[in-house]
Amino acid sequence: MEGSSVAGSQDGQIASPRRAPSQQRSRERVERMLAAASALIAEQGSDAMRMGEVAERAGVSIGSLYQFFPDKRAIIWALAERYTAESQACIAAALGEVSDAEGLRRAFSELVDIYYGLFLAEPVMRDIWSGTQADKALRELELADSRANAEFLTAVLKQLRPAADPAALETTALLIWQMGEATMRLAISVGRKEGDDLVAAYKRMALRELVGE
Amino acid sequence: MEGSSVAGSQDGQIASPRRAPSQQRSRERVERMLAAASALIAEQGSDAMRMGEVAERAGVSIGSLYQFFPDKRAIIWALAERYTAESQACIAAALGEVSDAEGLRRAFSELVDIYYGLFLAEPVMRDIWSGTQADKALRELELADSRANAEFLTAVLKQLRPAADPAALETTALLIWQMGEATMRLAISVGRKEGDDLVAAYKRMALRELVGE
DNA sequence: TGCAAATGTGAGGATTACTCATGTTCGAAA
DNA sequence: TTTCGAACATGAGTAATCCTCACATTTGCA
Repeated sequence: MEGSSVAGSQDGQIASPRRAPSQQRSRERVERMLAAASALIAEQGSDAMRMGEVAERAGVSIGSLYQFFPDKRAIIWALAERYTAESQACIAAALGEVSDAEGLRRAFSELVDIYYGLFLAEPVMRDIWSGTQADKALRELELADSRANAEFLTAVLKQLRPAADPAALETTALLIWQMGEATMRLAISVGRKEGDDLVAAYKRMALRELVGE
Repeated sequence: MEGSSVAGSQDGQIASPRRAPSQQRSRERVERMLAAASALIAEQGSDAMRMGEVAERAGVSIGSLYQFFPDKRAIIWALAERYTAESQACIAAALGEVSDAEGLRRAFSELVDIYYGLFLAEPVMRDIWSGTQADKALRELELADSRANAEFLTAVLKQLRPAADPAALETTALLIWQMGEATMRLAISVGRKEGDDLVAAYKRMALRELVGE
């Protein structure tokens, strides 16, 4: 953890750290910069976070900010790294000692709850992983589309299972749809070969849920 | 489809259309603007797409561009709308006449393939729904994290199912993990109540896959 | 033909990420 | 203690880019 939080990105690539704080003084200042950025993200989202405002709130000059973080993404990523480390530890703890199916069931169930709790409790984490970063308005429209698309599925499910709770069917349909989109996004970023496998696996899982075993 | 593609967003809200093209001349120009934007997004991604370049390539002035699209997001969204309409139609066609479980199985399976094909074939669609828009470098780091997190799950699965194909287990673990993150992102945007239901439904589905029925 | 509305223009305003020339402080070697 | 290079700090200025607006032109129509 020694000044390793200055990794940044540039032009689609990860840039080397501009400078690692080696003196006590600068370490404290970098801490203040991160705290300021964190607060601003929590208040307004990372998109609306202005570098000048971060510097001002941290009580440093804009130049100092760029001395340690090569660009805006770097400071956001440095924050993300902290949460990542935190959640990695939590995953390792939950799944580390599983040895049978029942243990997995318990551990996984607990893990999801904890993770969900983290998402709900940490506005910064929420923002970084899913917030304004990707355009709030567009996200809402995407959600509306997903709902519209899922409705076709809902209709079919309601027809096939008239006895089931309609609200539950809607939830299932939306979830399956959203998972499908997530799978395809993932499939694209991992490349064709592995992507095809992922889509096939998704199809299996979704069908199991939709039409039973 | 009559000049309905000028909806845009501003400051987190959907803005009313600036102006709908009513004359033949302007309809053609708007068409050219959209084509130029589409080409640029396909070449460089929507992030790198510059409004000035769109105008230049469409052979219109920057002012004309802003006459019909209130801001940059509006033109991106107008393009997204086209693909949305296209895929909606395709969903309706696939799921419209399903009446039994076997029909659903076939229709859903086919639908996933078509949708996946659309994603693969349309660079613009790919970009808009998952491309540079959300920061390529960050996405790759997220993917690396997801893989790292999924590894814990993979390890457990390999232990519980020593006979299974390791590569398939890795795929399953990555998929389940990614779906979990997608579910939580979704859960956050739909609000607490429905979000809880979605997470619970995800847990059920994931566990079914992980530890069987 | 005349005129109001629709359309078209592009220089320039406004914002904001980021740079750089210059000054200051620190740590340690002499 | 002095000295000196490296680390640290500064903030006015640069560059890039979204978007506006005052004004010119074209179109449809009474």
